[in-house]
Amino acid sequence: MMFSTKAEYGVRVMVELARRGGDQPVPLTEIAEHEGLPLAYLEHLVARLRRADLIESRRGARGGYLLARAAEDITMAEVVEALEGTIAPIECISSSPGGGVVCSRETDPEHVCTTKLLWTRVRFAIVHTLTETTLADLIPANRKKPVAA
Amino acid sequence: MMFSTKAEYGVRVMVELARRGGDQPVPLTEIAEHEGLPLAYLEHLVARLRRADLIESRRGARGGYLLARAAEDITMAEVVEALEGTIAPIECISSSPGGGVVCSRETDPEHVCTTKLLWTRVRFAIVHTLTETTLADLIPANRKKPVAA
DNA sequence: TGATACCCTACCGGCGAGGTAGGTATTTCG
DNA sequence: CGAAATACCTACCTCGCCGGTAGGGTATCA
Repeated sequence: MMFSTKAEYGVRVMVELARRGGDQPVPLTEIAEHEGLPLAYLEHLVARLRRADLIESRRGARGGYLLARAAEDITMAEVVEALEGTIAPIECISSSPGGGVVCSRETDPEHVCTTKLLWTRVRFAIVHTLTETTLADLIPANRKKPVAA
Repeated sequence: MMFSTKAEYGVRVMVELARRGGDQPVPLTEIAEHEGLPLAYLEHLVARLRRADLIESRRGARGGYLLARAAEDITMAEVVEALEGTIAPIECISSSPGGGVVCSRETDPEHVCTTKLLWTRVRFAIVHTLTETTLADLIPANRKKPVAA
């Protein structure tokens, strides 16, 4: 197993918000009930999504959450990263500030980490697919906004 | 984080066995020392690798482990799966006996799981790269068996 | 026969995932 | 103006499993 339920639940919330995509905020209670997930736990997840500027919130009665952007402009890489933290297949592999890939085991410059190539490839594959998939790709066609003709 | 150190350490062991690729068994103590990893823990991991028929063992003095096949014929998908178990990005997604992808949340046939598409893509990306990469791809060129000329 | 190594089972501590609880702040509605 | 509805925050709890240890077999070689 790889991603926790944070990613699973959080993605569900995002999809649900996209499905109802309007200017009316959707209260979290509705989503929790619809998906059969514990409300109190979802609150933690939406907090992460909000801090990442993926959703907006309206407090008070008739309040709730809305997408911060159009579903087409939200990549699943953003969503998953907001929920799970940095995407890395194993602990020692992460992206450096410079954009490259660093391996924490590679302290000795002379001793190149032989397994780095593998985990780099895996990481790229995951990030690539997550980036190529937008939130709009996940909402059922029958609910999709008809795009001209 | 996604894979545990089981995959990390296990892959290192496999690479080390491939590097020394010969008919002389390599004792685990040497690998543990070379990689700076706890021997007792590695024993658990190699047990998994052996049960998956990826390595062979010679007991007794001058014993150790050898690759069961040529490094070119061992895919990293086999290795990782032996170490970590079934590869699934999240709990509800796994491969069915028929080869397809099943989602455990999809009990109601009328209610299609909207997030299934995403996790299916991610899973495919991971399995694909792991399958395309062989153990031979990870051994440094300078240690590689010179292939004619 | 002793040293070397694989092999098996059992155990354990820490940590994070998954979830609960309770309170506070803010907005709408009657 | 209340009261209901909702977001928001902090603290806490429980349980499984990861990473690792311990200790004893059993096979093989010198």
